[in-house]
Amino acid sequence: MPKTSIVWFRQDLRLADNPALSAALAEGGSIVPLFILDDDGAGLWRLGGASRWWLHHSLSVLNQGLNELGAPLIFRRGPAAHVLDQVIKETAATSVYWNRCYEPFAVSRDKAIKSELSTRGLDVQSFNGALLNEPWNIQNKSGKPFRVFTPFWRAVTNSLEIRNPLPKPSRLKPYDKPLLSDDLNGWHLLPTKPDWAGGLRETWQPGEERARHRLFQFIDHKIGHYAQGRDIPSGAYTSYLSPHLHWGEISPQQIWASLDTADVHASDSAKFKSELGWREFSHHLLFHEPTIPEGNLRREFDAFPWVPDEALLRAWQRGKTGYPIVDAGMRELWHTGWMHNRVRMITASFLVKHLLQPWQDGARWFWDTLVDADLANNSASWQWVAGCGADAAPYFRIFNPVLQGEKFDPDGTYVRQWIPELETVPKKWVHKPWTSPEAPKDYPRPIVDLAEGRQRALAAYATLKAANVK
DNA sequence: TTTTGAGTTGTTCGA
DNA sequence: GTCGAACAACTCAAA
Repeated sequence: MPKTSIVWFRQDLRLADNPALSAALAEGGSIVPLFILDDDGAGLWRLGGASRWWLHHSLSVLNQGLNELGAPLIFRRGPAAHVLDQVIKETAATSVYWNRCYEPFAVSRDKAIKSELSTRGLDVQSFNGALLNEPWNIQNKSGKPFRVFTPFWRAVTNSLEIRNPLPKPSRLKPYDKPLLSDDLNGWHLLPTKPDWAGGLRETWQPGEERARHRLFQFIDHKIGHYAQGRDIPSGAYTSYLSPHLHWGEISPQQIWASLDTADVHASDSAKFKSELGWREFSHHLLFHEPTIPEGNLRREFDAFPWVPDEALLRAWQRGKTGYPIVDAGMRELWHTGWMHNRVRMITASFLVKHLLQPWQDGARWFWDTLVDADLANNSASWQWVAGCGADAAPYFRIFNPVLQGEKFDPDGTYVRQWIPELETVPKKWVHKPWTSPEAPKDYPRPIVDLAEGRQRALAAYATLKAANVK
């Protein structure tokens, strides 16, 4: 009886350095590559609009690559346990392999599936395909998960053994009978009415090959300026790898290995590696504190006096706050599905501190609009900005959007790129256009006074302090 | 065991 | 214009 292995693809949409795929290949039998759209299982955190767009294209590229290797991707939809069960029956598969995910719902779902299928005698194995370090592998000297980045990253890098990236298979033995597969287009992952994805198409090409291309572009032309250049909002020195990393079109091991063999300054390479470290840290936090997508990691923030306001939230979402660096970022996000890291911090700080909106509202908006929406990174970062997270920004760190704009976008290039209303405003006023003698009429006036907003935020944080003294 | 110092990304104020 | 201090509380690890 010939062996058949199912390789369940999830957030590892690549052929090279794919441990589950390589393990199945080593079995020597037929391979059934499977993707399951299990959209209801994620609950609140079902795929956002931009993520769905990315997923469609990434799957299409992956399927093309698998076809070239001889084994097309099988598309199915429904609860993962049920679908797997069906495919096992149809193919008489004896093994199921996948690379691990770390979202709480995925962890519990996968655990249940693994235990159920193992009981039935199948060979079920999961692999590390997404992280440099598994979250359960590291703890501080009191035996607890780290809560501070620097000691965490020091401990990880000291103990790290990074696997050499695995090769892309040259051929896969397909299952010998045809299998039912959904039509990817029938999943309607792409927006139609209206088709808002034009800006995404201009900006991104999902898929493994493009991810590697981005990596080498970054290493050849950008990383030499990374330490300072990473703060420039136009993105000239950023890697643009985040969505590729989220969907596993490239692995951190592949990035690490490329950095180590490239001719780059150790300081630049270390700086970029530490950004991978923050990604690791976020996953570490989410794994050990699975409630962080919804609840404050520091529980004393449960008493924080947010003032939810639909109109303010909406102005922020649409890039109409009257503060150019904030609005440019929010419009860049809306148009391209991505926002520069520094601008993410500025816009998030503005929403949470100047506007006193709950960080969860911001996190949900980012979740829906980012092509790199990632539950670990998104949750941990919003909590970091709000001050309720691990190793959080101090309460008094309130970004002033005018100063931040003048510091990191001194010529106004970035804000003019996204806010046509500011095209003719001279550099002197471009980050505070309301002070200009010829303030543009079609650009909104500030929705909050910066000094007042700052004082209100400080007062709100002071109530927490007072409440916790008791 | 206890103490001490350091810790991604800032702003304002007063000298 | 520049500079240092002040703006908490907590985690972690080294001393």
